[in-house]
Amino acid sequence: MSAQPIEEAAINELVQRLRDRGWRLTAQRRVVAEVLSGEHVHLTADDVYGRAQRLLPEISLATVYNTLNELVSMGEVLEISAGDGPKRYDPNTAAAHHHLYCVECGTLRDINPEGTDGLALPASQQHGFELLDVDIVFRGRCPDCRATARSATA
Amino acid sequence: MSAQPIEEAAINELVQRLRDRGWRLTAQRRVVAEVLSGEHVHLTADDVYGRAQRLLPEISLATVYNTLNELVSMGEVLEISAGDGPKRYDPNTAAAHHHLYCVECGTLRDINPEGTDGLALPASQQHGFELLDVDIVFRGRCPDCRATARSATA
DNA sequence: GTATATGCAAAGCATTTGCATTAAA
DNA sequence: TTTAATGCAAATGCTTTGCATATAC
Repeated sequence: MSAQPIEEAAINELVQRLRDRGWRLTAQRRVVAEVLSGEHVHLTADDVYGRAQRLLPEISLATVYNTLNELVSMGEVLEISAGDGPKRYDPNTAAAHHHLYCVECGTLRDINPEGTDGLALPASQQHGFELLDVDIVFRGRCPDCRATARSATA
Repeated sequence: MSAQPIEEAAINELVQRLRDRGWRLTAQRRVVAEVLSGEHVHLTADDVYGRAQRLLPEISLATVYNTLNELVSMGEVLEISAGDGPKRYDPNTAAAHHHLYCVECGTLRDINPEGTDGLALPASQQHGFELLDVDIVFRGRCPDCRATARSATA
């Protein structure tokens, strides 16, 4: 079994980009970047902490938060706060996409922007705002939670 | 000057509806309902507390939170958590609408669903979810924050 | 009279911050 | 060597909760 060369390349690319912007490459930051890579990833800070600890036991939660905030303000990671519960971090900044959120368990899924890309705020409703982006969150109940509800009722 | 009869009628209607559902009408609950009525209202729990205190000085923040949560679970008030900061409470549940959010100061504005009502998630992307609703939040900077940024830079 | 809501203060959770120590450049 | 990142623990902000008292019904 070989390592995952594609993933690794993506991480190195990201790390290089950040390095070019004057980022100091520490073991902690590399590990956070590693954990947060891939598609359809929507981890909470605590999730990231847990996975990062497996790779680097001495990493601290504060550092995870600091690093996540840096990645967010550098535009490398998206911060999503849908409904209650902790924020989730989404590394998929390249492809515009929206989310499907389970109101029961908080799970998030990416969805393609199909059919939503024509969506724009009419000038008459901009109220003088400088528009930056649109968040579209479809809310519902995921298959797991539907199944649980069904068996609980039975 | 007379009182606002329209507002008052709306509150009484709401209160009656809740009473019918077995709600005990206390001074505190009435005051929260009063404070939260009207259009384009997006108060935080603390805002509600402040205004409620003016009408009923002995009300407590805990009661405000309890009452807000009850109103939300009864479907009389919408809970909006856009971005950082505290949740906001929106009594406008009758007319479907979306929001314009200032990423700088957290201000929210209602916008009509014009042009967004055709928005639906294609079946191919529902991933087995039972869909409940869609939240659309346009993010940007409000006129006030744009002005502040301009004068700070100048 | 009885069940339920209130107020208070304490606890909870997610997140941030201050500061001495450590490590990248 | 210098400057910045780390870890820890304490602090913060928002929200919830437990329990004795007060109140609507």
